[in-house]
Amino acid sequence: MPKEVVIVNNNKLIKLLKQNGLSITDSRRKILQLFLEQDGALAHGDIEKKAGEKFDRVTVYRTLQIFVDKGIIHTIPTADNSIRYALCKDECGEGHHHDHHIHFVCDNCNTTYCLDDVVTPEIKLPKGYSAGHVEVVVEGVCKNCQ
Amino acid sequence: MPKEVVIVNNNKLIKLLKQNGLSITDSRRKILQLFLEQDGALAHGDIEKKAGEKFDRVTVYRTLQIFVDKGIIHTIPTADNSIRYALCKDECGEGHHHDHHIHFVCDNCNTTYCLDDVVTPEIKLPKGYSAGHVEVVVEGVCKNCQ
DNA sequence: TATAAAAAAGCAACAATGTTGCAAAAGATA
DNA sequence: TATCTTTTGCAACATTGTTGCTTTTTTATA
Repeated sequence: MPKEVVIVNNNKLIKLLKQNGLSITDSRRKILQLFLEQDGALAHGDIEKKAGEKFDRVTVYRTLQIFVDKGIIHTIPTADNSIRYALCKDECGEGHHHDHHIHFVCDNCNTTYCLDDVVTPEIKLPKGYSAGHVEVVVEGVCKNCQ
Repeated sequence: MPKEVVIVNNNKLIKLLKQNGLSITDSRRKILQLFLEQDGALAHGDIEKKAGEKFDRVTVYRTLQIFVDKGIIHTIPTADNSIRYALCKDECGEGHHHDHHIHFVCDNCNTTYCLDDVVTPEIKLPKGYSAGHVEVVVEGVCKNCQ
């Protein structure tokens, strides 16, 4: 029985899934592939458009959820009620995300980038507050839209 | 005809609405009052629960939208797809928000605070990117939950 | 490789959230 | 108070997200 979905980068994909104790299914390969061949982040809607013709909407939700749980992707907060997702670096794992980079959203093309080389700054909080994770989102014009 | 909605701080409310060229209506007074008597930020859902018994859902949406447009409140991005709203400082106005403070979300009580005294840090971006607004959200434990 | 057990996907139904057009009501103005 | 303008509420709809259950696929094992 021939596979219906053509997968590039098959080895990397499968390795990444296996590393995280996930079974190899078409939807997981397809959705992970989208992230691997993508520079910026993806909103749920993007993924549903690109992968959803082949997979049920519920499957996309569950797949993204499990990828976040396993530390394969992370979420990026936005001001427009549409969570973006992007691949995590290798240090992330189940139960603990280590994303200390900042995020950049382009005003023009609306692409969201992980700026992996820009670390989140130290924030001095008022007395009584203790900091956990710090999330920085910069909005501006990206390298392709200048 | 007696007013049904009891409004505290009536003068301040009305002044704020008039300053922004808005007509004085029950729903605007009620929703603005919620923000004035509130320490943290409010999600749309919160507002709908507190004000929505008296006002239509659509009215709440439209009122929040117009408050944002006029620079009376601003939005705070979160990672859980629920935009929070908080009062702006005086410098904000129609078409230009000037919120350089950071936001804090408590892990425990889930309250969102505007830390008005903590300014957003300078972020050095990679070549090719130009920064507009910088949004910082710190997640941790707040003063009331330590 | 065939089979059984476990995991995931698909489906249907539903809940919550957000949007639009239009008629009715309330507010502003003279 | 009368009139014009703005806002509200309603209804209908679109989109987004969730849940339970059955079928299919994957994995483990003989």
